Amino acid sequence: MSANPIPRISETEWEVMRAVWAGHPATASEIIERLAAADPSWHPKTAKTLLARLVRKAALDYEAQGRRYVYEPLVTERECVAAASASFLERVFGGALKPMLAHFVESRRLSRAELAELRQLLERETPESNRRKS
Amino acid sequence: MSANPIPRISETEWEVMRAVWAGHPATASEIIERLAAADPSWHPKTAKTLLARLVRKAALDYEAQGRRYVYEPLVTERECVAAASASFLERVFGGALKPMLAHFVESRRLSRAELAELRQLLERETPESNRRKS
DNA sequence: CTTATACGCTTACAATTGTAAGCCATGAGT
DNA sequence: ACTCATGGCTTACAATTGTAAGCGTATAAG
Repeated sequence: MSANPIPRISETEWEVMRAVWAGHPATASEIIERLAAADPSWHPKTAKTLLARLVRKAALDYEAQGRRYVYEPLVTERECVAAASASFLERVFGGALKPMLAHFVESRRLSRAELAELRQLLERETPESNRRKS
Repeated sequence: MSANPIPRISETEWEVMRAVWAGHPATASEIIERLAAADPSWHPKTAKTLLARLVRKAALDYEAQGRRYVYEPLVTERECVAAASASFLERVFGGALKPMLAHFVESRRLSRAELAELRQLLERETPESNRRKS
């Protein structure tokens, strides 16, 4: 599955993919329910069209069970997150990680617990950084 | 300028905007040079079309000096970065800041200096966090 | 003066994207 | 059996997007 090239996924298609990743295999109606739960303006026809397009893009696959399709991702959320993140970083911050992180940290008031966890994360990174030097 | 709604800026348009923000006012040929310096596959015609579209979108404005147009952004980089960042966070991480930050920190080996600066940034955030509690 | 270059506008085209109806077949309920 | 609901495919349309040529005009260079 990791050998698949990551297809380009549009913003609305992301919503559909996230609904599938939230639990799969999943039928169209299950996916539509999840989408509608998050945003009631979703129309089932639209969702089905996007599902079909994502299949054509090789982001999803399905197995027909009777006349019901059961969808399954062909690309992991992790892979797509990585691709989208890299693209976003390059496009909006010219690839500069530090200003991007600073932007997010400053733009939102993080709770003390969140800050503590991030600090922990940064601490965890330091030994690796050292290891690379040796 | 902050009263302007932030137009939707496509990925390629972002490149053009970044070239303008890099120094403005700027003529089309200056912008084209900057774009080509970053990526030689840019075609001047394409750049000019995108400039015209960004003008129509109210992201840019221009002043004609002779037959040369001198472009100026109508929206700040900061505003557009904020809008794109919020949209990205919502789309790819469902609005969850912590996993997003974790993703970026883990996906790239930050230097010790970078880590230290981020830690500093987090320290800087703590007093505000406390202030909110009182 | 002639030719080449530069300038922006108009035009064009294909692909992508978001939206959703129409159609036919199947399944469920009465 | 009939009717209605459900399922996915096909079709449709408009807007957006990336790409760039064509055109007329002005300016610069030889």
